[in-house]
Amino acid sequence: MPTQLVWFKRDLRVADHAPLVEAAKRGPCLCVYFYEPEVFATAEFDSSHLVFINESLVDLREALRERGAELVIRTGRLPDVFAKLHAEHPFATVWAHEETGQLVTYERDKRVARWCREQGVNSYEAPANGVVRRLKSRDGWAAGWRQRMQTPALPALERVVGVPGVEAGEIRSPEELGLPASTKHEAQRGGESLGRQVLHSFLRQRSAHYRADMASPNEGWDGCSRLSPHLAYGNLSVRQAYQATTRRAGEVRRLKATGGGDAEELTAWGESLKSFESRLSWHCHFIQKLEDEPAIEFENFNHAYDGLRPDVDTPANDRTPWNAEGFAAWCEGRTGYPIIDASMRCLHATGWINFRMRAMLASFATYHLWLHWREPAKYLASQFLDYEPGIHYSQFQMQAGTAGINTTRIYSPPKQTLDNDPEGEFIHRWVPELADMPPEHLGEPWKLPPLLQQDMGCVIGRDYPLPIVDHLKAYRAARDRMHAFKKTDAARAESRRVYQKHGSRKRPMRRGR
DNA sequence: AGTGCAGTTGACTTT
DNA sequence: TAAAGTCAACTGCAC
Repeated sequence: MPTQLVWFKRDLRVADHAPLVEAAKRGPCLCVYFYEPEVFATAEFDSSHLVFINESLVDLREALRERGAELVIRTGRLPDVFAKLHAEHPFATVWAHEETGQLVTYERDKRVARWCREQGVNSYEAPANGVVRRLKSRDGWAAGWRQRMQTPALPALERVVGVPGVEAGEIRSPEELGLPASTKHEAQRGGESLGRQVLHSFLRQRSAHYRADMASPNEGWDGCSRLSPHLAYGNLSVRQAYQATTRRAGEVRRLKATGGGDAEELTAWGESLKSFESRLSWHCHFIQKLEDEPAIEFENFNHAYDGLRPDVDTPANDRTPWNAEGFAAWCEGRTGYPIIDASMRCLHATGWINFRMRAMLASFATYHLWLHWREPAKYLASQFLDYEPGIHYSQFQMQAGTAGINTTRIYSPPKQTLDNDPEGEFIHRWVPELADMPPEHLGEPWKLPPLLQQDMGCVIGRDYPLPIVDHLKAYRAARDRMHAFKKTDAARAESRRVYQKHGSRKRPMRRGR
């Protein structure tokens, strides 16, 4: 039987892996992962991502070896490395998952497809999640998603026949690949086995108060699923997560029906699981936007918003210049707003922060600092261990208001402090300068008389920065600009088009007049 | 004891 | 997945 190539990308697992299953039916499998320098060279990439990938590769290699095959690792540009491998070990078909990624991987996939055509090598791509390739219309998308999620996940094969005499290739650290060492010393660790453990602990225990806990950077640490990096690198499929969630929801329902626990508690638990399930759907919903419109990596969804804000080397249409100092302060976590700086510094160390704080960071960069979303988005992509291109760019643009189909959401850092870190635990941990300041002052510490600041061990402007913008002034300016702009005919017309193409159909579409 | 008033709360609207 | 602004009702207190 002819050799089959299984190309592992962001699907680093053996369970629910259609390409592996299909390939294994047809012949010995050459299972390969490629380190791609052109991906490492993107602004979105960070060495912490590679560390997570490597941990996943260790696990994947072991899983494949247990089954009788090797995980082959190569480094280089595609399809060159493909060609070299093919020369040594000719393969008949390339089996992979569809990937909805940045332009760099989209172009690479097209080069590989062309190479396959030219070489007479077959290629086959399976859907990776609920995203539909070559989608014609958003109508009926949710039903299609559900159907795909309810198709039974594929169990891991017991045996995979490998190809003898292939040099395995080493798992290489960032340093060995000529990259800086990762500085995220408290990052989540990767791997299919760990991903399954995280899923299990979430569904069994941690999800009990998911809905109530997720907004807080404190409770969210354990109360959120923490599956995001595992989903981003495919240690788990969305389908596996979905099916485990609905199974667990069934158990919780039965437990409640049979009086097997506190009824109120079990009701809340059921609602939390439902809420998580809908987030799994949103996961694919947002990736679908990048799949349908790859340009949103670089350009506004809604082109009427072009030039509204200054970009790194292009002033805004109204000549507002790029705020380089503001951008640097935001990146480095020294804006003078403790909740903003704590969130950014938490990201620096761990690569994770809950959704609400992410939205707040994006809001601060694009509204308070009035920056085009592109540079902030690239920076946060590098800081998110769970960076998922489709979710990232869709969400960032939604938050920046450049899709023009959602209400403008400008977060107030002081209010978020009060609402989500009332005891100041989070800020005290990540902004140690303020460790001795009582929580009630952490929203706006500069308002405290200097003598009291001194008593509390932190003089604002000396030990911790003064706020780089005035919240209320910046809020009003941004709000008014957005609002005035939203009213223009060009913005409205474009919004209709964007909604038509990308809007969720949860609520019936508004009739255009 | 009722009145006036500053300050608070909450629903609703606007941006 | 927002928050400010507005307005009216309410509260507590002084006189």
